[in-house]
Formats: sequence, C-alpha cells, structure tokens
Amino acid sequence: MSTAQHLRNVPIFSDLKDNDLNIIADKMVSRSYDKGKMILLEQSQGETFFIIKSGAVKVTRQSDDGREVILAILGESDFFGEMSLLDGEGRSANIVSNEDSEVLTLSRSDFLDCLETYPKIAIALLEELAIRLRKSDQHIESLSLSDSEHRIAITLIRFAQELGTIKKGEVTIKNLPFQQDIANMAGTSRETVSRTIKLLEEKNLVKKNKKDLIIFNFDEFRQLFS
Amino acid sequence: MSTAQHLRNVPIFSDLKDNDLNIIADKMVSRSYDKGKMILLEQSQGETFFIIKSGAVKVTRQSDDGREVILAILGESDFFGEMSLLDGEGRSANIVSNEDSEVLTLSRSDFLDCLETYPKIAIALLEELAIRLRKSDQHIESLSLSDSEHRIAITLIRFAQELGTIKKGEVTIKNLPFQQDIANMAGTSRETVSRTIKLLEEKNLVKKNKKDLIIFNFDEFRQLFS
DNA sequence: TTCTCCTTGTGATAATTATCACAAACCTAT
DNA sequence: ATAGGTTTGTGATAATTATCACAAGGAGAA
Repeated sequence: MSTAQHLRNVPIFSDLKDNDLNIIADKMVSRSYDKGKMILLEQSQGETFFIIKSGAVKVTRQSDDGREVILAILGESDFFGEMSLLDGEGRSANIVSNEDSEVLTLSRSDFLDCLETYPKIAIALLEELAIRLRKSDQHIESLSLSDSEHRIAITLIRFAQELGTIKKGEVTIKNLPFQQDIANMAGTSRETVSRTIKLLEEKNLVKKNKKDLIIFNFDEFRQLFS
Repeated sequence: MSTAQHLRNVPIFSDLKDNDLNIIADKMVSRSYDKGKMILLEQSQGETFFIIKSGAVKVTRQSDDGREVILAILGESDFFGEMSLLDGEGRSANIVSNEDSEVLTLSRSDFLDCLETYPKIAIALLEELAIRLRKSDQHIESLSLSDSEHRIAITLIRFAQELGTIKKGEVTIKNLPFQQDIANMAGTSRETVSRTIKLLEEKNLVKKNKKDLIIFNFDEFRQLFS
C-alpha cells in the first residue's frame, strides 16, 4: 500500500483531497522498529510526528524506582509524538514498540506547516485530542474510585474497544497483553490481575482461550463495571 | 474591564489583533453563577464554550454511588466546554462553580467558526489541550504508582502551581480547598488527607495557617514527591 | 453570644491489596 | 524432544488504606 493510502485511514488526514494527501505523503519517511525497541525516550526533545503503519506501540511513563505505567496502547493508524510538537515541552512519555512495527514520520516543521496550511487537519486533530482527553478522564476516574476488580475490568474494556473483534455480543481480544502490562495500566499488581481474571471466569463473565480473552456479553460487562 | 480585555488574557486568544478580538468579544455573553451552582451537567449536550472571567470552577465526574472525582480546578482565564464541541460526544464531566463566578460564553457555532476563521486559535487550542493531556498523564501516573502520601503531596503541588503565590522559595496556597476535595483529587479518603497533612507538618515540609497552607521549600518538596 | 452546621482530627477495626516465594505452564530455539 | 527463559497461578503474610464513630474546632445566623 502506498503511503498516501495509509494516510487515508488516519482520521486526521481523511478529509483531505488526494492531491494534498500526496503532498504530505511525500514528506513522510518510513521507519521500522523491532518488538521491544524504544522509539521515543521520555527526556528527549520531541521533534517528530509518528503514524503507525503496522504493529503496535505502548505509551508509558516510568517512575524513579523503575516501575512503569502504561498510559495507552496504540495500533494501526494511530499517531503519537504530537504533544511536544504542539506545546514545545520535552517529551512526557516513552514509546516502546510492542510488536514489530512500521511507522511513518513527519518532521516538526512539516507537521506544523500542515496545521497552518490545512486548518481541517488542525480541527481534526483537536477532535482527536478531545477524545484522548476524555479517555484520560475516564482512566483517572477509574483509578480514583474503583477497587482493583473494577480497574482491571475497565482495562479489559479498553482493550476490547481498541483491539477486540465483536461477534454477536461476544468480544474476543486476540493476544491479550501480558498480565504485567495489564497491571501497569490498571494500577495494580500482576498477581492481582491473575487472581481477578480467574474471578471473572468463575463469575462466567469471561473465558480465556490460550492467548485470547473472550468477554461473553460485552454490553452487560460494560454495564457491570463502568 | 471590557470583554475584549478579558479575552486578551486568555492564551488561546492572545495572538489575535484587536480588531478580531472585538469581533469575537461581541459574540460572547456573560453569565454569573453563585458558589456551588452546577454550570454544566454530565449528561447534557455540550453546546457552549466557557471562559472564566472571575472566580473558579471544579471539573468533576461522579460515579453511580455518588462519589466524586475532581479532575481539575480551573480559575480566571481558564476555559472549558470545548471537548464536546470538538468531538461531538456528550459532556463527560460536571462543572460546578467553586466560588461565585462570572463566565463568558460562546455558542457552538460561533466557536467553530472561530476555529475555521482563525487557524491561530485552533493551533493555540491544540497547544492548550496538549498541556492538559500532559497533566492528565501525570495525574494517571501518580494515581497508578504512588501511595497516598505521594498522591496527596502531588495534589498539593498541583494546587500550588494553579493557585499558589511564591515568595523566596516558599509557596502559600491561599484558601486551601476542603480536605474532602483534596481527597477526591488524590483518590483517597478524607481522613487520610487529614492524617497525611499532619504528617507533612511533622516532617517540617508544610505548615497550616488558618485556611492557608505554606510549603516551605517548594523545589525540595517537588523533588521529594514527583 | 449561643446554637447549628460544616469541617477537621483521631482512634480502632476491617478490608483490600501488595509483596514474597515458589510451582506450574508455556514458548522458542537448538 | 529438551533446556532455558518467560509468563502465569496461588498460598501466606504484611502493609496500606478505607471505614466507622465520635470529639473537637470554626464560621455564620439568629
């Protein structure tokens, strides 16, 4: 698939005319990262805008003592790196490739030019940031108010929404992330994740199938926990 | 002070020429809210953009059982209401006036027109949302990784940065919010806030003075807890 | 002032969850 | 198939924090 065709799938570019899309596509450079590679480091200057062509990355922050919080897991057609381009501050999170991944990159100046030249992109980006802010708010609420069972369930819901496939009310999350990663998103410990998933299975709400997780009745599940 | 003069202090409008500023100012309507009044309700459709002229509001979310999380406290020249205007979703948080407050409002269509007409506003708004997203990320990190003492200290740091006045390294937070509100921001209980502040006083890091709180050495305090 | 209501302080106790320590299960490459 | 490295499951225990209960302090109204 051509770069322009990839861009077509990215919400913030999808409004553009083919012509304009090609102009932007020409400025983008493709890069590959093996699983586990650090793409962006917390301290570094943010000078690049990234779009995920294939694969997935995790957005993390690390505390002094080395523990990690996962803020989000991003997949195909998601983008990142925009924050420090926009507000000029240094990077606030690490980005690690979570599978072998290919990304498209745009330099700071090309990115900012885009925003000036195509106000539609700026507005679409505003929309996307608003959505992210909303998700963050939900995340904060869940961390503030819920016990670990709820926090973990909500994390599973997040995964289902980002990575899941629905078939008559039943959601399958293919390749559920490691318990340690789930724990880092839910703000709890790995062991608690293990015990809680078992509990959810005993309640007949979910079922593990090798590396996949099935949520039997997604609507009910969401109702129960959010 | 005229409406336009107020707008001049708002970062997203500060780049505009006087002329344009006046045009926008003319479209704005002023409203007042007594302390404790609900300005925006979670479920309602978001149809208005708000700028705080004077006073302060708190941004909250409420769980089914009535407990409240405070996402932020906003003061003079801050704005809110933009999220549902941007992504078209319903409101995701309540806004309650935390003191007697005056706000300027702009209708949905005037707001969106602004963005189209003045790309600079869109870009400035992007910047502001990036800053908020960054704060949210920090908030999430703190809720995920820290014990209650750290979470409370970090909440105090947030207040200091938003509401505090610095005098040779010493920050005074005038009119510290109620313990219950601090607890709702820090994701802990009111009693724990009471005990923790006492602890911080015993460590000679802070001092209470009637309704105010003094952080003796703000840099050191930040270093200790974030 | 005095009464009332709201906020804060503090002990005792219960509940939740983290942590430690292994064993079991699962991959992956040789 | 097997060995070595990861990931997961699970018990026991400790630590943290919530909750309950109530006293004390403070601010505003009558």
